[in-house]
Amino acid sequence: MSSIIAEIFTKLDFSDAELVVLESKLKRVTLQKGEFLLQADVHVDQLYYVHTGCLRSYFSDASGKEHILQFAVKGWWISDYIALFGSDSSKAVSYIECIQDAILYSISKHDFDRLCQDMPKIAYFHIRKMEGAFASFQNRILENLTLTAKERYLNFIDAYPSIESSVKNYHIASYLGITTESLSRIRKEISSHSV
Amino acid sequence: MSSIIAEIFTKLDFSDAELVVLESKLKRVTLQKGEFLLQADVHVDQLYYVHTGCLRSYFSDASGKEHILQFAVKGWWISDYIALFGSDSSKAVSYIECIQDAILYSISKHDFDRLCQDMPKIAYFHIRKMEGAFASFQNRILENLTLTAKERYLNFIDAYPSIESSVKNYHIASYLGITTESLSRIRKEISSHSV
DNA sequence: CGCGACGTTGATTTGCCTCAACGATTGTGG
DNA sequence: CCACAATCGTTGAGGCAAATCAACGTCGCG
Repeated sequence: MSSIIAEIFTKLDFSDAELVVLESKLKRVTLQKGEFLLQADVHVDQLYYVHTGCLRSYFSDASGKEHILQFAVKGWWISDYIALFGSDSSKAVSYIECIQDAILYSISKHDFDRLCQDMPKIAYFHIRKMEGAFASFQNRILENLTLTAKERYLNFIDAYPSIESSVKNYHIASYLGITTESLSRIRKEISSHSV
Repeated sequence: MSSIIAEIFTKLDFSDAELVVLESKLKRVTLQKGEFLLQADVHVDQLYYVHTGCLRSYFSDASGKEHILQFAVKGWWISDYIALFGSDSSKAVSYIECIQDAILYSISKHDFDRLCQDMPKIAYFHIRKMEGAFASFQNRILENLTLTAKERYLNFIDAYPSIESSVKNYHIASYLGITTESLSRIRKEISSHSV
């Protein structure tokens, strides 16, 4: 199993003793398409690393409409970060659904915090990851504020071609904050231009 | 000056030797209303802690319209995180303007990284801060996806009363991603309801 | 084959924008 | 201390992007 440690903590070297500790904290989780990793209102205390497959996290608003926060494919971490990192509560506000059969590795927030304290390497690794994600989030907010739906779609298929090809259009629409009908019209417009 | 260390790194205790190191890395910066801390395309390598005053970071789009990413008041950190934490470049994509006379303390990203490596307390502190900010950003994305302009405005004045009272309405509009005219109409509607 | 899931298309509505004009408030120089 | 300009907020008219509502193709699969 230590090969998965090498995959998750890319470029970090560990002693045998450290590997034992790390492996003891990680749990393998398999999910099939359609299964849920998390539902709104449940207690959240785990982080999940995606080894294979694809998941989506989404929020269901007052009128029942779904809004996708994040897709996760190989190499990504996913959880309900508002519950896990926020100060208000640890109840999930979102759902996480498997949209392609997946193998995940989970670790509890509590264990992860301990690893960060006991192994500086892990702390720096986490800081790097968080900083990168931070920049990405700023970017997404910026795009939501400045770009039209069409531009956001073009950016999306450019930035995440691997996701675009593996999820349904209505999921992409939901991620972009538009309806499937609007996305359909945008796609039509784009294809007619490029002929 | 060590009182400012206590303010910035809330609840952390340091030895005298550590205080000397920390103080040597922090630079005091004073800004007057209207002055810029950062402009697009300049090289970014500093983080800024806000001791007093108020600043805004904004992005200027192709048509010259401004979009506010963040306000910062006492206790907040501000910088161009896309440039500082992103992988693409270290050139600023945004502007940071002082909108109320301010006293800041700056530290370079490079020095801060060293502090994180040399002093686990700082690393841990940074992780906590990042995680909290992470949750906030998810929340903002969620609000942008799910709420109407009116709801976002109500949330804003609820979540940031201290900011609401110290910035101009057109700044709030820009933060919410709407025009000043729209905000004006929303305010009108709200006040007529509450009479 | 027939059903359900998915995507597309059309008609209409709506929330917010744009452009334009006009009060209210604040600051500054005579 | 007033006059004036600049800044800021409000209001109105018209327009547009995307939502809503509804119907219809198309594809895969039991």
